[in-house]
Amino acid sequence: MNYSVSEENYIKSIYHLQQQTDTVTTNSLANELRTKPASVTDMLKKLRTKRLVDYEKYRGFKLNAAGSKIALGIVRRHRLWEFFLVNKLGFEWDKVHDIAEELEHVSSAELIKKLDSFLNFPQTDPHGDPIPDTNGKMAVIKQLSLAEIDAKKTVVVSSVGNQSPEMLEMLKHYHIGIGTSLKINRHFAFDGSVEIKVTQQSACIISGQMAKNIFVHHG
Amino acid sequence: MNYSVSEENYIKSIYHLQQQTDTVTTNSLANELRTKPASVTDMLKKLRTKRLVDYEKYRGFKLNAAGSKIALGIVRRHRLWEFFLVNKLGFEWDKVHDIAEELEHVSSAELIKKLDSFLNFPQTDPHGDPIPDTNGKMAVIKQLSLAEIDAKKTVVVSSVGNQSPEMLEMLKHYHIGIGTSLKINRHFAFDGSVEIKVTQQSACIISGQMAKNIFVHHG
DNA sequence: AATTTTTTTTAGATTTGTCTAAATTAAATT
DNA sequence: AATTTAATTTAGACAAATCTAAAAAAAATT
Ligand SMILES: [Mn+2]
Ligand SMILES: [Mn+2]
Ligand SMILES: [Mn+2]
Ligand SMILES: [Mn+2]
Repeated sequence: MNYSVSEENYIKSIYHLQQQTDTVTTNSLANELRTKPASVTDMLKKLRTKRLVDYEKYRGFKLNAAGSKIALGIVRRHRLWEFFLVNKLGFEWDKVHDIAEELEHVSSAELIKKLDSFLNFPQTDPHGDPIPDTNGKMAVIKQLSLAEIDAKKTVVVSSVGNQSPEMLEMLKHYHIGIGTSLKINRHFAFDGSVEIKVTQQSACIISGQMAKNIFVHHG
Repeated sequence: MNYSVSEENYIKSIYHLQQQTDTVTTNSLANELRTKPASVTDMLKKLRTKRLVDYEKYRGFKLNAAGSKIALGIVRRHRLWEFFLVNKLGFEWDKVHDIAEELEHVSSAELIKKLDSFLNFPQTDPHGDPIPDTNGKMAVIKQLSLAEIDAKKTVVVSSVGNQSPEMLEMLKHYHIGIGTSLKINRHFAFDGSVEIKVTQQSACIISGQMAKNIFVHHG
């Protein structure tokens, strides 16, 4: 079956919201998609008719197995295009989301197959998020944020939680990207700020909010 | 201003039909877009309101300067994507049209600029058609078909007129592509068939219809 | 010039996706 | 437990893009 751009955007947003809370609410989805709750209710009835979501009125909703499979296909296309935009076209990683938001809806399976091969089968996108394979299988990467790791440890940035342009702009300002190696000097109890030392840069302090959104693995 | 996918498809089709006949008819556009004449009339009123076409009812229509500029932008995107699909992703040249038909509507100017640069500023697409530049300027290539060229001459294929999958499939069968060098043995008066000899292949005969759609320059 | 055929437009309906305002249900507070 | 507040759904409207069938205009034929 083939889905409209609008349906695909809803499906993908439900998928992302489910990562945080198992069942999704009408308001949160409306907020995510910058639309109105009434529109969400309308679309959910349609997605239910197409057997992609479990939904009972007033009870919230979630993707079923079929819906999740569709969602992972869209996520796969989105992340492959993001990789292409950064690693082939030379975009900065904070400029690619909106373009990938359009490209992900181009519906040729052959295109994605050949793109994947052209890109040499990348495992993660420019934000460190894993790329699902053709069958919708995706590596689950254990995520530890800078806020949770003990002082004095040296770690490597593997992904970022908040991917708003504002956050990505800030990371760029600090010269922090995926693969950046840094040492945690200390945590401040007052507001959760963290002092870090990036290799070949002087130590600096990032806010608790930033620390919670920078995920790392041991380097 | 920003145009819908549907508006863009209409604009581009009007542009292409204008290459053959200066003013375009409702039926021909409906046929080109595989839609109904009534739908064409509706859309034309909209395009007129947006000041992209000259149109008076029952009088046919054509793009004005503003409309032509939009059209050339779409043609540019289409042909750049076709080049990408063939030369980077490894698609066959008869498989790329429908995919480019979708990709051409992705609306980031920065994307097309970087794609152009990534592809090394190609001048023609995989079918030999010229790619308009950023300002909508396009090289006019003098087109002579195999049907019009004298026997015994050796020529190089530069583009193809009819780009239906059927035609492209046939060219592939004859091992003829853009850049193929061939010698014209003789023209048959009865039905316009042409005997040709492609380098390193035995001589063969192509129909008059094919001959008229294979454009060449002197090699 | 009158008639027939073809082309084009209009009228009215349909589908998709959206909205506002009102009604309903659920959750939180007193 | 009653009341207030918040979340969700329904009702009804609207814009975009399409369609069918009927009407109107233009072109071709007799
Ligand atoms: Mn999208
Ligand atoms: Mn990403
Ligand atoms: Mn198109
Ligand atoms: Mn082409």
